[in-house]
Amino acid sequence: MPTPSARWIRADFHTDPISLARRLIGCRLVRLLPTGERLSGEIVETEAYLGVRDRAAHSYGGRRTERVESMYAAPGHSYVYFTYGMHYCMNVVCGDPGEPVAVLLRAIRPVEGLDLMLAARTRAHGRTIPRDRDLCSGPAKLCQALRIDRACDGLDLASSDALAVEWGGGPVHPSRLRRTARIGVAYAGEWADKPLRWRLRDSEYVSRN
DNA sequence: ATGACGATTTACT
DNA sequence: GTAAATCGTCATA
Repeated sequence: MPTPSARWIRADFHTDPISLARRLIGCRLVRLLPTGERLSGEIVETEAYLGVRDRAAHSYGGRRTERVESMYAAPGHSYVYFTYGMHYCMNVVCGDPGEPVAVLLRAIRPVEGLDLMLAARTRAHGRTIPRDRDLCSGPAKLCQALRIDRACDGLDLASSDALAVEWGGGPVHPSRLRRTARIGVAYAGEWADKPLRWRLRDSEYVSRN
């Protein structure tokens, strides 16, 4: 396995979403701000979205609108969407080129730039965030903390100046992972219960349970 | 043009 | 535990 600081290249993203969801746990999500500041965290929770057959996926049934266009980009691109009128969430596109499958990043353990993350989260909703574990423990929280919005949609994680994935300490041993159903997809019928969410078993930095 | 709905978070009973 | 916040997106007309 490459050294911890090594950046993922295109080929590393060229895999199915289930494999990628597992492989990303323990790796590092890196955000470089326009000011040059570096923010990062260890990925501790992910969800796989299986594309046209997955009723919970935005690309279900082959839907291809302006919003989800990035899901059809080559593996390694970002798919950042806006939801609930106020939140952004970030995915890592994978699969074969043009196949609209992706992995949602649901939580990270803050590693670099905690002060800036706290400032960004506090600014986003008035009240201050008392604990480090509340900084990035959710898909929209981590986007807030890392200042990820629609301007970060469609970036190539293998070459972007703004977003990258590094190897960090992961991938972790399967015994350190817990697999559960995905969160917030009750509308997806039988797909709502499929175990497509992974989290670091003993991490305090996951979104819930 | 319009109405319904979120891959969420937070506060409050 | 329940509910509000808040608006881009999408399907329907």
